[in-house]
Amino acid sequence: MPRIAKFDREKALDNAVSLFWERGYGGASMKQIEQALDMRPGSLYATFGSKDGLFREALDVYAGRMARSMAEALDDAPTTMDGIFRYLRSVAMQITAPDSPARACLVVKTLLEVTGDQPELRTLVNQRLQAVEDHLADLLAQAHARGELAPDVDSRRLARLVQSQIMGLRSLAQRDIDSDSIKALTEDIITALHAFTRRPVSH
Amino acid sequence: MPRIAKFDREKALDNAVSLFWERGYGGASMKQIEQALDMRPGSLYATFGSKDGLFREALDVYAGRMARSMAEALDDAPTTMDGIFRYLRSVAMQITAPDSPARACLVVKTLLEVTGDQPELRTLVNQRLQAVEDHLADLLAQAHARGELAPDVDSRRLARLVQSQIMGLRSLAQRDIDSDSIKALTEDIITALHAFTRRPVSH
DNA sequence: CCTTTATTTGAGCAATCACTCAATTTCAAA
DNA sequence: TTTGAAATTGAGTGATTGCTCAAATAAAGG
Repeated sequence: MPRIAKFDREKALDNAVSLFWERGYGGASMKQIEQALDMRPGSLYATFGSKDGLFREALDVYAGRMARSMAEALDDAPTTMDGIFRYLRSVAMQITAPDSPARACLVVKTLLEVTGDQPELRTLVNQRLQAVEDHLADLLAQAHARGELAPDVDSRRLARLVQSQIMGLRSLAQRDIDSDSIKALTEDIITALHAFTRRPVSH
Repeated sequence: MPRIAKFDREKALDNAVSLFWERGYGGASMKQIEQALDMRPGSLYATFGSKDGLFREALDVYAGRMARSMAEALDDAPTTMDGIFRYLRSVAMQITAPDSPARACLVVKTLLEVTGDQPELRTLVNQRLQAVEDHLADLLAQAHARGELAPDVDSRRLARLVQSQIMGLRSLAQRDIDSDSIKALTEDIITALHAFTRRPVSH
């Protein structure tokens, strides 16, 4: 009996991700959202509740993409550390693609944008970043157990270092800078991280 | 004959830096600016021209502080690389201070906030970051000439790596995270950067 | 004490903000 | 074809945005 929803929820969310990623939460107005999703305010609010609700769902989609991309890099890698380095290179590939809405990470953009008067959004972003840290810490603990890391390495500390590397890489990439420099930077980051991998024994 | 301006321009700008640093450019409304600077709109616009003009001056003040802080760290350091590491530790000290408006860098926050429809602001921020890169490249070229770096190091590439380290450190520090972890991260970054310093000769 | 002139004030501007809701449209079951 | 209910529309809500400007104020010279 009822009328069936005709619009494509997934596609709408993809467009929301692109817009928020490019312009940030506060920088994207409802007018622009209506245009990007090709939806009128009534439908928007019936579907997503509020701008905040839409942003949360968009953040979910974005985080899912990141997680999938990382899982892929780790899947076909000989060692865990190789997988992490492979992921860093895939990040460099993704952000230098010509149609990327932004080079910086949407989660980090949000982290730097939100203040004390949006406590729920702040908490949400912190949870997402904590989850990434936790996942990296697990991976690095595995790597440590397999002897891929120097014996005295703290996997949780190293996880935060790796996260800071990704943040730094993608934030610097937001500068007006050419792709070659970004790729060189990625290699330098990997070189730097080798300070924590097991070095070939000297004798 | 004329009435003398009574308000303190420097103090007003300091307050503007604090507000913009905490809330970002778009996140700080003129109402909040009026309150923070204790000035009425007429005086504000007579003095700074526009919100944009005020922000530019605030960014100048902020960049000046950063440059001074870096110069201090380099002044009383035995070598250039030691000076850079000393600066990283001083950054960690500053951002873990309890009254810092934000831990992330105002320039980076602005870099991630501004989009294509604020081209002048975007250009300004890029110029500031380019100037920092240039300064770092000079310092690292000095360090290279003094034999502090591995022979095959490209000082400009390394400058961008160092800049990305600062961005990453301060962005990660914006997370809900304790000061000890930030200090540990700083030490890990310094350890990682040692991959590019001249290593003690093996034999 | 006046006059002069720069400074400061704050009510209020048009535009935009996120959002609402009564009216309309659309589709599937009857 | 009729009917019922969900989906969609878009004009319009009050609040807030960055900003203006005529009027009030204050300080130094005459």
